Amino acid sequence: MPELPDVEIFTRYFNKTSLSQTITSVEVFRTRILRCSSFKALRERLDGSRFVSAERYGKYLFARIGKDGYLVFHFGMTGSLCYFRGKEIPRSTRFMIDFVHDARLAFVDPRVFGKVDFTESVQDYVKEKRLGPDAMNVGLATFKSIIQASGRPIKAELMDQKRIAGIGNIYSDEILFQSGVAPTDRSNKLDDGQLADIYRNMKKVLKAAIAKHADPDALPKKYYLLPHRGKEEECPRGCGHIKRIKVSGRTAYYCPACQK
DNA sequence: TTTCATGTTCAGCA
DNA sequence: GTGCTGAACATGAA
Repeated sequence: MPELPDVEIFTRYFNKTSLSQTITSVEVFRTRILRCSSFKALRERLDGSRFVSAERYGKYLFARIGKDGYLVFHFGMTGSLCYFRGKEIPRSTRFMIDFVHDARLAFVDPRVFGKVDFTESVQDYVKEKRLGPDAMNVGLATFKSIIQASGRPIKAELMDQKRIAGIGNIYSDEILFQSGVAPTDRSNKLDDGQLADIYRNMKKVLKAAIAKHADPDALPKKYYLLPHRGKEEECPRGCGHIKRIKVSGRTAYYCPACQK
């Protein structure tokens, strides 16, 4: 799941459920997901403190701890959050925060590719990870100059977090489908009109996905590729069948007829 | 049983 | 430095 729209939903969920409650303890069930060096230090930061807000950058969620620093979540391939009360801990919980009044926030991640980290500053963290501008905030001129600077396939470029942050395999397919651009097209060969189309559709697709609670299958089947992705079905535009290829190591779905 | 998967990172190579 | 490929990570679904 976790591309920009999913993480946006998690962030809203976090803000709705997990702010302003005193943290009573922190548990790690799989140390592999901890990226920061010291769990002890992290626990000391969290214990007795509260979250005051959460924000998203790319595929990362930053939860502000009191006045001091952020707990950072990256959801890997299968990460999610689950706020609940009581003793029944969700299956595949890897990290958990206990609040007062029996409330808990579980970081659930079957495949354990997710990460939990700590940082003093979102800006520094973004810099350290060398993330590009967030896909929902980047301006057209910046977007164009980033994409034009590379000769890689446009799909690889869109998915590269160091160029534009937030887009993954699923949504890059949809953005390119909406734009009528083949995933293998070289970034620096795209003309201004195509770049503007991709930019506009990037915003449109991400916004639509967020509105649908980051459920790709909930997007209208008539206009979107994603509900048909994974099955070699007819293109929703009726111009042929959807094809599956590899682009820079990832499976790409596209319609050869309408994505030139 | 085998294959594949929404992500990241790194080694090896041209 | 660029950019590609494949592997590794760990688990579950088809």
